Amino acid sequence: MLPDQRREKIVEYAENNGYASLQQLAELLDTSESTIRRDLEYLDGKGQVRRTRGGVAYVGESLTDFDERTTRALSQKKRIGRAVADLIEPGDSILLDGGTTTLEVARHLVNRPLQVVTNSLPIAQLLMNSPETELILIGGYLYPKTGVALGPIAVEALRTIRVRRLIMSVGGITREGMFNSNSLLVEAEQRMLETAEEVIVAVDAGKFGRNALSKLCELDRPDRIFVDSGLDDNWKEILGSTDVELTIVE
Amino acid sequence: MLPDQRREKIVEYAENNGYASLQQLAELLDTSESTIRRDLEYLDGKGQVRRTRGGVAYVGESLTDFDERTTRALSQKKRIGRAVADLIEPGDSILLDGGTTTLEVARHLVNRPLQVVTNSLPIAQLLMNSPETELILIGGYLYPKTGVALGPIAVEALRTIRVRRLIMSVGGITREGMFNSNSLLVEAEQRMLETAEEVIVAVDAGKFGRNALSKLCELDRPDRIFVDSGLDDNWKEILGSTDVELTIVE
DNA sequence: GCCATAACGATCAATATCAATCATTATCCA
DNA sequence: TGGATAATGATTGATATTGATCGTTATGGC
Repeated sequence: MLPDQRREKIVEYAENNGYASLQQLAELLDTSESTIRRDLEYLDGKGQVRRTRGGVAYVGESLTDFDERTTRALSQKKRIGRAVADLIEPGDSILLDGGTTTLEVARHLVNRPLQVVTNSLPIAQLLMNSPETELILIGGYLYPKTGVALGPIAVEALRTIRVRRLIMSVGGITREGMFNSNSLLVEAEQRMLETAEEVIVAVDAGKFGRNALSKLCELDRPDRIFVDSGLDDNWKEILGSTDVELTIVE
Repeated sequence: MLPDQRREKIVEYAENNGYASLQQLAELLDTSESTIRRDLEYLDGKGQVRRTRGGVAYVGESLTDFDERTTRALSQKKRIGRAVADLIEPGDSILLDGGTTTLEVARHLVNRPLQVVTNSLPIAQLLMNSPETELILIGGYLYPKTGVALGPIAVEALRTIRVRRLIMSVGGITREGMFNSNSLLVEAEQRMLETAEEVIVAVDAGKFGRNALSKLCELDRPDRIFVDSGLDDNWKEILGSTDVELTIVE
C-alpha cells in the first residue's frame, strides 16, 4: 500500500472511531508499529490528528463527538454496536438494516474486509470511503428522515441476495414477537430474514415490553440478541426458555 | 497505444480508485514502470494528479480550486445545471444519473414537487431533506469514490421503472457517439436510456472530441443536449445535422 | 515510593523507489 | 526512403521507506 494512502486511512479511521490505538492501526493496515509511529508523527505535525500515548485521536468535529454528549441510550447503543461488530469475521457478508443501533455497528466495520449490504443511506455514506469494504446498496423508495430504502424495489433486490449474517434492530419486543412501526419497513425486513443464515437483533433494553404497529416475526426467530445490561430479569428468563442466544453487553 | 491516451487512462484510473501504484498502472497499461514514471511526472506538472511515493493520488477538490481550467469547468457546470433544472416542470418524474454535472442539476431541484430517481449517493443525500421531492434510490454495487450504484441489481431495478425525463452526463463525445469510462456504468446507463421518454445530456464543452473506454450510444440518441458556450463551431454543425435539440448555455 | 509493564524515540540493515542515463525502437516529416 | 526526433525499456547509483531492535521514559498497580 502507498504511504499516502495509508496515512489517509489512518485519518479516516480516527475520524470514524474518534480514537485508534497503534496496534489496531498496525494490524488494520498490515504494517509495523514503527511505520505507524512515523505516520502519526507526520500527521500530527500536519495537524491532521493528535497523538496520544498508545494511539491517536481525531481532531476537530468528529462524527462520534457529535453524539457523545447525548443520552445513555446512545452510549449503550455504542457498546452494543461494538459487541456486535466484534462478532463479525473477516470476509463475512452481512446485511445491515437501517437504524441508529445498526449505524453504531457500522462505525466499527470501517476499513474491515467485508461484504456489506444495506438499505440505509447513512450507513452507505459511512462505509463508502472504506476501501476494504465491498458495499452493496439496496434501492427503493427512500423514506424521509431515516434515509432507509423500502418498497417493492427494495423487496425485489433483496430477493436476489444471500448473506451470512443479518444485523437488525426493532422498534418493540413483547411476548408475541418483534415489532416495528412501519409496515413497509416490516415487509422489507421480513424479506431480509429470509436471506440470512444467521439473524442478529441488536436493541437497547428499553425496547422490551414495548409494542409497535406491525409484527415482524416471532420472539424466537433471531439466532442471537444483543442487549445492554438494563434488561429485566423477567425477560432474561423468557428468552432463556427459547433457542435464542442472548448476549448482555456490560 | 498513444501516450496521450495512456495518460488519460492513468488519470481516469486514479480518479476512480483514489490511488494507483506504479506497478498497477504498468501492468494495466502493459508498459514499463519507466514510462509510467515519465507520465506521472508530466501529469503532476500539469496538476492533473499528485505524485506520491510508489504511485499517484487523484487530485481532490482542494487542489482543483487552484486550477483555473477546472474551476471554470465547474462554474460552467453550475450554469448548465441551472438551465437543465429550468426545463423541469412540477410533477415531473426524472431519472438522475451520477456525476458532478447532474449533481449541479440536483441542487436546483431541492424543494420542488418532483419524483426523482437516482443511482447516485451524493444526489440522494442532497435530495433526502427535500420534503416536496419523492425520492427513489436505485441500488446495486456501490462504486467507491463516485458513490454510484451499478451492476446487475441496478440494471434489474431500472427495468421496473419508467420516467418522463432522463438527465445524464457522459465522459466523452466523438462523431462515433457518446462514451463513458466504466463499462458497468455504461451498462446501467443504457438501461436508463430505455426507461425515459426524453433523454437529456448535460456536458461541458471540454467533453467534445474526447474519447472514453466504453461506448454508450449514438451521437443522435439524446433528445436534447445542454452544453456551455465553449462549444466548437464545427461541433455545432455536426449536431445541427441531427435531430438533437442543442441548447448552448451562456 | 517502587516495580513491572508498555510505549517511546533513535538507530541500523534490508528493501523499495526514484531520477538520471543510455541504447534501442517507433514515429514523423521532408 | 532516409534522417531527425521522440518515446520506450533497462540499468544504475542515490535516496527514501520499512521493520526490527535497543536503551530510555512514561504509566499504572501495589
